[in-house]
Amino acid sequence: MPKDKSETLEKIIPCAKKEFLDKGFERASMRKIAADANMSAAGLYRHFESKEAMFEALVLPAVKGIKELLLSMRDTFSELPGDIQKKAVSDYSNDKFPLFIEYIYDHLDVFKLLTTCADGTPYANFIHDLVEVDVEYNLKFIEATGNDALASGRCTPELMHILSSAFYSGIFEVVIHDMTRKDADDHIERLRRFFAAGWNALLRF
Amino acid sequence: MPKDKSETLEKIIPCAKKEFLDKGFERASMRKIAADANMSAAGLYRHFESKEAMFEALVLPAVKGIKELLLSMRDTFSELPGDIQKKAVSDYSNDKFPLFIEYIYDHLDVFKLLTTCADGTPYANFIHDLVEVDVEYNLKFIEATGNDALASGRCTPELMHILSSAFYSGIFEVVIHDMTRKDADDHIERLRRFFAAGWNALLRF
Amino acid sequence: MPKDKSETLEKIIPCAKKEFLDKGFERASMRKIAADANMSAAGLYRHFESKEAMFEALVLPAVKGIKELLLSMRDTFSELPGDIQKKAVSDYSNDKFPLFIEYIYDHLDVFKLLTTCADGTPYANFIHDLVEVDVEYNLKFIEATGNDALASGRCTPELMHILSSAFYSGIFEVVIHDMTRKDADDHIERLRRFFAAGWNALLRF
Amino acid sequence: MPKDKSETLEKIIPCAKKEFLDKGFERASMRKIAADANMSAAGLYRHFESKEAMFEALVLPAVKGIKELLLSMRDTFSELPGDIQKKAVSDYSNDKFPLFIEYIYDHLDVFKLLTTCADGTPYANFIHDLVEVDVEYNLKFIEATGNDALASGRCTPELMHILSSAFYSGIFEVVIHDMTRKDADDHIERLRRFFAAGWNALLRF
DNA sequence: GATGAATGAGCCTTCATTCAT
DNA sequence: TATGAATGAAGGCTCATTCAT
Repeated sequence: MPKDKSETLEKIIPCAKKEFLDKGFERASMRKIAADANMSAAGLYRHFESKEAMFEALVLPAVKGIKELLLSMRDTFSELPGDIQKKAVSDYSNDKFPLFIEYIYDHLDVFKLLTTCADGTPYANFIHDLVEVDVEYNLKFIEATGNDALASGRCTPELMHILSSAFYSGIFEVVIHDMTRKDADDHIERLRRFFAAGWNALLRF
Repeated sequence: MPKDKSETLEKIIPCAKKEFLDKGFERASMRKIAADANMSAAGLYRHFESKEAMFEALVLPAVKGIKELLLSMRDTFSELPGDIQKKAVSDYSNDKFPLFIEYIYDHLDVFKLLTTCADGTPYANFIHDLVEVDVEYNLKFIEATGNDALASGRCTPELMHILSSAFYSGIFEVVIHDMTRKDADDHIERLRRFFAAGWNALLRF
Repeated sequence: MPKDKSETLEKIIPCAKKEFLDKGFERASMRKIAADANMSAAGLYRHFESKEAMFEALVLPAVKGIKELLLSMRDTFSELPGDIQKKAVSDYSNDKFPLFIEYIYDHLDVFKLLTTCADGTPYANFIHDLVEVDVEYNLKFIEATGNDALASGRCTPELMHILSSAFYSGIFEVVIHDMTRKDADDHIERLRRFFAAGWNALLRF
Repeated sequence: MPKDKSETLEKIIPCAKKEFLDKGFERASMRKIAADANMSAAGLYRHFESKEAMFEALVLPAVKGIKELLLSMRDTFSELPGDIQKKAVSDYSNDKFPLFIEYIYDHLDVFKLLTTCADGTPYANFIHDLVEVDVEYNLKFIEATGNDALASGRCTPELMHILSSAFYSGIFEVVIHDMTRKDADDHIERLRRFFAAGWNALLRF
């Protein structure tokens, strides 16, 4: 009966994912997950403190991962001289952005969990967390480039929040709609170009 | 014991809204709603056939209303000559759009329900429904103006879906974040301009 | 709104019968009966004190009627001289018995109610009540004819109860199985002959 | 808290029987059964999938058992040569019949459940199921012995149904009235003799 | 490490009934 | 006479979780 803990864990995880994906967090059943994993519901609690903790375990690494990626992406960008940043934005170029997408596709099911099945968990607002990071860096960028959009009132932090929110919602549409990686790349590239045009107009480059 | 039905209804509705807003549809409790409204849970069922029906009653008029508004907005726009449509888009002008926002603000709590508390109901995908209408009309517009974006492959229906989805997510940010009406107008106006720039670039006006 | 009481009552009764027949007493719904009768559930209570009372109203006249019929049937028979009674039994003849069947068929739905839908009411044991009357008279008959079946121990009141119970169960089979009146007459006649043979053997005529 | 399953089960079963016996299936309350068994209502569901399943568990073995007994009883009888069958019937002798009664008395409470408390379950018609088996075999018997009762129209399958129904109703009277085993044997023996007389008359042996 | 049994809280809903109108 | 509103009680059942083994 006693088995290798991590082995059992590996049996649980896909079953948990499947159940959360199928029914969403609230309607997901611990019993069902256990049954799918050929074990008792009680056994689940050796591995996870609670249903919430189980969801979190599934999701947290990717949440952290994508945030770090976003942070590093924006950090390296931040450290460039202002005029190079400016140019890069105008050209909607960011070497690291494909990594971002790649990361999402490497954990596609997890991001689906985050985007469509997290209701009732603290991760229901996952996208907004990303947005906040994003906005923060966009503010830094505007400051670094000495752009007058904020000063002139053409732009505000709230607007930036809205724009970021719109952007990431667009990004995660590819997840929600199960696009192939190739299609996703394509669409996201175009989405970025689209937004670059918007930013160029707003920042008056 | 027996009271005026509509009076009771008016007591129930805010309590129901509050509970759904607090906990989301799934976790909301009929008992709690009843208790808040100083009545028995059974009494609720004189006014609504079920929990689902109650949510629907709260939400359906606004769903219909906003869809109709969107439809009429886009219909009247559709009927303009192609070149005027083109110009209007470039100028990000649409007389009726403020009505759209106004409608949202006239039913702010309902749209919050729809945006953040509808999980587990048929209204969970409310935004996507709007998006679908929007995309349909955007396709018509492209056809009507003879634009080559689709033909050239610069744009696809999927991309349009993503863009629309991004746009409406931006719009409903104002709902989620409880912006004042004035701020909302302002931000949405700018959001529209931002998107207009994107579209102009994509459609190469 | 105020109408003729008896008129309303006549509208209620068939609806009540139908509902009890469909679902049995327990599962029958006052609301449904009211709805079928185009009135409110509360209105029902002007006519009947309770669900039980309603069932009773439907059923009591026929219960009384059939009991009286049975009593009178057996009474007149009782009053005949012993040897004539004896002969009549041997010949399985009883002028009044067809009246019994006729009465049942004149209130067929009610007897169906009594036989198959009375669970949960005091009428669940309707047949046994008849049986008790029957046994009582059979005892009288044995005494009147000076038969030695009881004295000899060949027969006992309990056995007579069992036999009567068997007989009436057979009788009410025709009700349960919706036989036509003609078939019923036929079958019951034969059932009586069958039982007469049994009695003849038991009483050693 | 956790106990031996079968131990608990043995505590539940009499409580369930009692409750069903007291109130009938419909009015019986799972909560009450649980309370009587000193456990939570939820705990019941570890042992039975539903109220229906609980009733069935109580009743099914005996239903199967008695049917098998009836079948085997009639089968062995069926295989005898026609003339021996005929004689056996005339003498109302069947070695196995006492086993039938014994079986009933070994599961007396269960047969009470079946006879008087099964309304609302698929077992409400338990007696009629037995009757159908019985009739089937009686038809075989008539055919095997070349009797002319059916051919002459003196008897019909419907009549046989009624007679069987009457017979078994008589049999189960002993259950309903809690007769002692000894009394039951006695009465049923006499009931059989009574019916044998009837059959002899009907079949004109 | 894993289990099966058990729990307590809660779920939505339905019911017969009452009562002010 | 009849109603619509409201109720209290109860219904069966499911859930995440605990705990003795």
